[in-house]
Amino acid sequence: MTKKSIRDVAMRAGVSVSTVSLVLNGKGRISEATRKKVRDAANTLGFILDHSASKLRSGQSTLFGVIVNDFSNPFFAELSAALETEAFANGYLTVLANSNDDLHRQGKLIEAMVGLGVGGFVICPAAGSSSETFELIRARSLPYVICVRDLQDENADFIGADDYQCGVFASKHLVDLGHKNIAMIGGFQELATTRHRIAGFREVIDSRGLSVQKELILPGPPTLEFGREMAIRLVQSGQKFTAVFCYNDIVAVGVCAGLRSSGKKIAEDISVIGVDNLPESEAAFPSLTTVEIYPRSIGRRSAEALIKALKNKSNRKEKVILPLQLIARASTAKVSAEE
Amino acid sequence: MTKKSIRDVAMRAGVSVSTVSLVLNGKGRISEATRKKVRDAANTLGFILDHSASKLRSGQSTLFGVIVNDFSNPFFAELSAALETEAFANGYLTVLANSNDDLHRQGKLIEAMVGLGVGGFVICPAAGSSSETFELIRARSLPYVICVRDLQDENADFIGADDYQCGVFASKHLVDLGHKNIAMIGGFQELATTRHRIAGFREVIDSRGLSVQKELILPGPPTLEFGREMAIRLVQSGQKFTAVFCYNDIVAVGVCAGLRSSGKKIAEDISVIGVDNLPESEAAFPSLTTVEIYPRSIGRRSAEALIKALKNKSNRKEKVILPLQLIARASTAKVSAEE
DNA sequence: CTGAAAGCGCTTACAG
DNA sequence: CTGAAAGCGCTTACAG
Repeated sequence: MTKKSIRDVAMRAGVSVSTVSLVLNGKGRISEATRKKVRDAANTLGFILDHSASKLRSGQSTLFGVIVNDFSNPFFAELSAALETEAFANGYLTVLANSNDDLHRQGKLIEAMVGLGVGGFVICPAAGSSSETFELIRARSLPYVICVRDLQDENADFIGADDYQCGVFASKHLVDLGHKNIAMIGGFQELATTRHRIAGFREVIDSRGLSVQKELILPGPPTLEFGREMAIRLVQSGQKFTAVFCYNDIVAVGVCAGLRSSGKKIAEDISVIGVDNLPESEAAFPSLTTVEIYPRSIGRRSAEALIKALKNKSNRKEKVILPLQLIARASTAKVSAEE
Repeated sequence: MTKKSIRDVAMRAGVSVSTVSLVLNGKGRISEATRKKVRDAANTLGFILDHSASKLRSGQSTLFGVIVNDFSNPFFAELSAALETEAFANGYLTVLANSNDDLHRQGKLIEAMVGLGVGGFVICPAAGSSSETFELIRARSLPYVICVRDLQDENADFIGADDYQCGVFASKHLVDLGHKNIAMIGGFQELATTRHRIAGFREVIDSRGLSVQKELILPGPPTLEFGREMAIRLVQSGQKFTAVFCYNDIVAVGVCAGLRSSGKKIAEDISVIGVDNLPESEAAFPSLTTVEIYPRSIGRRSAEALIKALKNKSNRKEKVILPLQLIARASTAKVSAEE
């Protein structure tokens, strides 16, 4: 059971190595009898094709390079898991790494993955990335798919959620409940994701003849802690607000904790809405209103796009904006009459 | 900026390819002047070493194969992220895949990763795995580290949490609060993790002169839904219980939801304890008592163990059982007087 | 329908 | 201290 080469298979099957290679790759016109001999020999020997050698000679790779911001974040964890599943189902393995939203680290990762010989990339660009960030990938003529955060890079496919719509859904829901003073908490301002959500939010507010209050827009890290701190600060500031649109469910959990510790009741006093629809969000108390953005779809579609690019070599780039869904639950309610 | 080979570097630096290779790998005794010439040439050309070629010739790989049950599970997401970070900090890239607790899939993944040329493995074995499951890895003389779920495999390092202690901590906490009728919900029975926790639980119960009630031990999938269902069923059954020791925080969230929907108050009526200490658990309402098992430490230590095995070629296998910590919060309370 | 031969980009004894 | 040459395990024109 030590390592076997294509030569060992050839000897056992009584054919040449070329024939073995051809059979293994389903190429050439080999008689069914020979094919069977080769496959049997390969099986009994426990032969496993050496990808390094194959890649070296053919240039073909069955490896995906995937870089996300941080896959311990549930959203990216789901996305990456779905991506990996789809990739493996199609014969690709996935090298997965975190950029930690660090441009330099992202650059090192790309370089290392290129050296490794990945066939292409799926990348959720680190904050601050631009099209030039991916020069090396283009120089090597490798296909790449950008996901989640749109960079308007014409050289890549893009798969992401409709963040503008996300802002629209969340704010419409709140405005329909009578809220006029709505805070937004979390999300890095340099990300298209954040900007698009804010744009959707503005659109709704404006269209209802209300006005967006700058002091209530609080961008920042998408963390529980940031949500908690901002919620506490907002209450202390005495500014009037009756609802909070959070960057994601984790931020929302923090906001709820902060509000509670400040003596506010969720829904009754302040409505809270998140984004992501984490499994826990439905079972939380009170259950969290949120926007489902289907990270698994984004992951799966990204894998599909890369597979397509790897096979077709067509340079038609596609841009997929996936729909999302508002999930209304108990953390949002009609604005209280007292105001 | 197209692909450059070691030959291009050699020509530009005016030396032979052997010298370039030696410099790049920090081997041989090359004069500082030559080293500089080579490094400069490599930099200006944007040279990236071809890992496939290097691996083919030397047999050395800078790739980790990592297989976990499901890295969209927050525990494994944290573990894998820490593993990847530690690996990359040491010059290794990580191929990460989910076994979905499916033995067959795990086997295919191992085969694919061996073919890819990983230098070694970190595996959290799919339910049902045994030492034989990893024959192929041993046949290729690749080092592997087993994490989280102990298989008593002497050919591998093991890094995991002290699950027995976990059972002890949780049950001691509950017993100290006066609970006598304690349910356990979630966790596959075939996993060492589950069995060890139950063993710790039994130990404490027995040592206090109480007795473990079989009907209250409900193993099963570690999911929110399972927690919810079992909680509801338990209340409906009319069996007496005042506390629930959940397999993890996700199950605990489900249990809390189930209890609430059955008219029970958390802590006041029924105490609930989880395991994992997810970020959300502290901010949940009520905040969740749990056992912190430091998944990041497990991930980091697993990477370290594999790096060591890759470098030293020593066959001294180590077994690391990491300590954990009880985090007492609001979801557990003294048993109510009424009983 | 099948085989012999070249070569992908490296590393590594071996000379010198 | 540095170079020429062999070879890792494949794939791919090219013959036949």
